[in-house]
Amino acid sequence: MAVVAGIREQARAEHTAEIVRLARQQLERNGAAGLSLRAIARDLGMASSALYRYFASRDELLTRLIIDSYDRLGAAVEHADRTVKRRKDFLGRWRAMAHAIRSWAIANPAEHSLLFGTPVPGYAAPQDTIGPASRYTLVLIALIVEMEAAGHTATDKVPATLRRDYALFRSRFSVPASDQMLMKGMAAWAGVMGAINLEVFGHLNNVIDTPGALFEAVVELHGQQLISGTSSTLQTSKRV
Amino acid sequence: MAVVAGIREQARAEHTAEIVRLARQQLERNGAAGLSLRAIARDLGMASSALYRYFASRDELLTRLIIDSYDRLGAAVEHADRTVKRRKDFLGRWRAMAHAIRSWAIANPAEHSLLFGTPVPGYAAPQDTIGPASRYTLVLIALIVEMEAAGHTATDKVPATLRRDYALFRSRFSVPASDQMLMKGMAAWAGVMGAINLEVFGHLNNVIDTPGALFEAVVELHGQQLISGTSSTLQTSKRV
DNA sequence: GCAAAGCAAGAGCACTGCTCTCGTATTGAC
DNA sequence: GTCAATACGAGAGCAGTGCTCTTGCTTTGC
Repeated sequence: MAVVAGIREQARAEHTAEIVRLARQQLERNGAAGLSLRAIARDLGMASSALYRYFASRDELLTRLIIDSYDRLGAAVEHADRTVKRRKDFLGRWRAMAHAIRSWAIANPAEHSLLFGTPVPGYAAPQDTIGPASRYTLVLIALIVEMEAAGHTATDKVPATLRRDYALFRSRFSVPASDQMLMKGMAAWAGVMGAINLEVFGHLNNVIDTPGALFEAVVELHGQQLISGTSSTLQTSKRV
Repeated sequence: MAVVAGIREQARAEHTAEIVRLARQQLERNGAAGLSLRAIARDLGMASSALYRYFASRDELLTRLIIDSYDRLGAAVEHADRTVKRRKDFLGRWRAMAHAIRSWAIANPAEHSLLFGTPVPGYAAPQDTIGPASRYTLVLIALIVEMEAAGHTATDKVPATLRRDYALFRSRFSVPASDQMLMKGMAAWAGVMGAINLEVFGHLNNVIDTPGALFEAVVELHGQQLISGTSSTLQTSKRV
């Protein structure tokens, strides 16, 4: 990559960025299914065939959007965690990151659906996505690890199959966390994602009208779960 | 509706059923996005335009598939619950219905995605779907109600907003359950759906390889949550 | 300076949902 | 039984999609 970009190189970068920007705009407006290369080309004042110089296929453009979205979500969750000044306030940090996930989903429903909804059929997530995809989960994992380092333990029984999976998980990602904490953490993850999906996908219509009410309860339940069985003095963070 | 169907009436019923059958086949093979009216017409040896005599639009056909799927899921969950002979074995019933939801999802991933994945953009669930959609949840609600009637209580603090929602919920559906039990029940619902979605949508790839392992843990966690704070003697059902 | 490579445009293919028309077959009323 | 009303299937056609190929032009790098 030259320090002084040639005309072509620079134009290419600008065009690519513009395509992604318009694609994201369409995504927000019409959802992933409504993303049309031809419409982007029209907005861009370009022939539709020219787009294929920048993205080999619609799927490749979608992959780019997915990666970007994972990245934004990850940044949002990281930011929320950093916001909590008292790093030992684990309950507060848990609340902060969980709410960050939901807030991002509510603010960007189409992106959320793209990441956590029905996978595009025939579309296998390429290798490039798994890095960004794990970013927001790393924040959760860090919390678990720090909690355990600070003396939080758990005594729950862990099924044999999960123990095998967790052994692999630990070595694969070098995560020094016990089976028990991993289990609680992932259950909390599942609960939060479940509550958000139910809400965003409309399954709470006519059931729970207050936005985020069920989510709130789920966060508190798992927050208590996470800090329970703990070594005394550590619970803090008043209820909101 | 005449007892003896006319030639036309009978043919219409048969054709409609055949269309739905082929549509479901396509749904299973290619997902909701890959459902093509023209392909169905080809399979049927019919002009594509003729299909519009039976379904006014692709969305209407999709709605039919959604309703059918909700109905099948509901039937599966009901059946699983009925399988548990000791009706006071609430933990066993909880496990049975939760596993029924997951098993159905694993066996019918396309249908599951249709129901619980990204809603089709611009597609508002018509009134006809909300009945069937609630069928599987009614089994869970019945469990909660019966548990409470049998003496299970909970003392968890329920946020004010949820209390309002639950008051409405109770009157809307005549469900005699306390805020506390409703909260625990819905948290369990969110956890189970979350774990299933994570698994079916591929978010556990390279994280937890054993199918259903995280789900299992989530079910047990919420099972314990549901029967905890209980009036003594009722816990039963050995761990699987 | 000039060949090589990058790029935009246009035409075209195969596909989609959906509409309209037109002839035919089945109704239900008389 | 006759006959108008209705339901139906087929075909053509519109507007849209992703994607490919060819054809010129412009920028690049030797």
